[in-house]
Amino acid sequence: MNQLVEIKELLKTRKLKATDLRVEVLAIILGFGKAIPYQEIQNSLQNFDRITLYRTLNILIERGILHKISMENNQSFYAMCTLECSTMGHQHQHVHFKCEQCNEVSCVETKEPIQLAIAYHLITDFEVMATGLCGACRL
Amino acid sequence: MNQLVEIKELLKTRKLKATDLRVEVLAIILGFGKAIPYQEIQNSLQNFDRITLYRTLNILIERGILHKISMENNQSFYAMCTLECSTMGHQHQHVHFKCEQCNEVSCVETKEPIQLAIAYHLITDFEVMATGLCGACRL
DNA sequence: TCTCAAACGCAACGATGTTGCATTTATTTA
DNA sequence: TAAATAAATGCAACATCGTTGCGTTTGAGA
Ligand SMILES: [Mn+2]
Ligand SMILES: [Mn+2]
Ligand SMILES: [Zn+2]
Ligand SMILES: [Zn+2]
Repeated sequence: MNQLVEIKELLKTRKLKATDLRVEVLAIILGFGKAIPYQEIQNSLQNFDRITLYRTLNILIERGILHKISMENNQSFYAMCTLECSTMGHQHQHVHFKCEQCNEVSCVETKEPIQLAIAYHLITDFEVMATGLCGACRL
Repeated sequence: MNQLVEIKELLKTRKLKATDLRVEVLAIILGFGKAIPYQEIQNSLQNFDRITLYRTLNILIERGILHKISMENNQSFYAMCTLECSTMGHQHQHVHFKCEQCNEVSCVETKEPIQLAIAYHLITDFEVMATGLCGACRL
């Protein structure tokens, strides 16, 4: 089963029409592998409507297909969700890592689950953005 | 020693002129207590130039007086730095917490230092954004 | 008070977010 | 396969914020 069919099936399970832009965007993101900058998505599309792309990304996030990563400089990255995410919500355990050398952003697992406690506060969720050197750049 | 004098002294230690806007902005942020949304800064100023405010916030960050917090929706918050921060750089150990009830964002200390390790990666820095209920809203 | 680097204020441009609405289309159903 | 329709698109329109250049103003030390 090729990627195109897989993408269309994924959209169907989330009750979304398989429109051209949605399929294209998902193919681009899947092909990119790591987290993709918003700009990179735009650059990879030939003809597209900015507003439609905006709504496309939003609904893909809403349905648990993508998640968005906001960087410190307010740049946005997008990445595929894992199987645990669905229309009901997102369930991410991983952290986001930005390599200072190659500037790639990726979703990575930690060696140990992160323990986080704050006095008097009830923590329901948290996300971690780490920076440093990725495996390739560290060599 | 009143706040105004303190602000001017702080600016002096960082080799910055004590201009009206800088003093006003710092007074606003100090008065707000918790992390302040960018909009709130604008709303608290009567007459101001947008570009000057932009450069003001940037240089206050650059000199280790403020730090910026980028929220998931790309909204920016600003908060005072701690004493460890200087012109040489920022040294933050704390995490950022957003209360889902009152929507306040604040800098808080964790009960235990956070341990973070990722296979094959070298982590030089990381930041944590937690959500949940703050002490006041939890009661 | 004088001096001048620093900071300001404005123009100008660009990127992205967001909503409304008329038109088009993907998918279901007859 | 054609019809029906909810969903999605495309465009206008508006807003916020980021960013740079440049001539003018000003804070702070001499
Ligand atoms: Mn991720
Ligand atoms: Mn902080
Ligand atoms: Zn790298
Ligand atoms: Zn609260």
